[in-house]
Amino acid sequence: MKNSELYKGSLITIILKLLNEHDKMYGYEITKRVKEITKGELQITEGALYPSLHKLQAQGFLDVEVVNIGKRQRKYYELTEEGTRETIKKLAELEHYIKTMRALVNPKFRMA
Amino acid sequence: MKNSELYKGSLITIILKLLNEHDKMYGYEITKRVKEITKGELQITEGALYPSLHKLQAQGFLDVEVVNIGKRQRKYYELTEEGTRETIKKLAELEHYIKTMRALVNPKFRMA
DNA sequence: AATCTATACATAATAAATTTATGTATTATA
DNA sequence: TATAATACATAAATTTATTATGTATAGATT
Repeated sequence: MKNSELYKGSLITIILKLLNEHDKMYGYEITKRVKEITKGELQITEGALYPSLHKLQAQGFLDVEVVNIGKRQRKYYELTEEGTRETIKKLAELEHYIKTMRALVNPKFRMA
Repeated sequence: MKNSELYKGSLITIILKLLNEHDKMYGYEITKRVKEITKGELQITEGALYPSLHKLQAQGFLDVEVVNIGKRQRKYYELTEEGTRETIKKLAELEHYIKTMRALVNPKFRMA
């Protein structure tokens, strides 16, 4: 928590990239992984995560596999081919966003 | 137009930084300047800009001076002292955001 | 002269993303 | 046996921005 508003709009990119790296992950795992990688800086809330996963699935970017761990269930998400293409697109957008913001914020930095 | 969702949450930072650099600007000027600096990449809409300026003013970060140009009016905005402190804070948040996103997106990059 | 574009402000309705709150249930730990 | 962690989920409220609309002046084009 205490995430700056800048993270708004970044969640989809984060989810896609993690799935691109790890092949298969379940929701709760994603929140833990993000917290760990960012040293606690970024906490993904469940209220944001689950709807996003459902949306990505509905868009055809993710496939789901439900696995039972004892009596509890996990939903493993995995990128589809289209999801991989979307990931690449989102990562390019992130790089572009950073470049644009640098141009705006650092006067010495000019857009190509 | 066609701004990626990543820009959501960045508008306040952009406005503050431009005012920090230029001392005094009016709304329409800000939209033009942003479009110019980003080579047309980022178009700030009036529906987003004006409410944001009003909010920053209400928060005590901006002072306004109304100037008549012929029969038309301009509202020049200027950072208050508190606004300058807020700008510094927002710029630090941006740097931190970029670092965090790099850590998430580039596995070779680790958080300090 | 008439029309279009740019300048300059503004707000209202809608949409989208996220936070906060709440709910259910299992499993591990103190 | 109580608490924390795991694991899913949704609903209400909030925030931010988009799209649409409105008013009006000034400059440029036909």
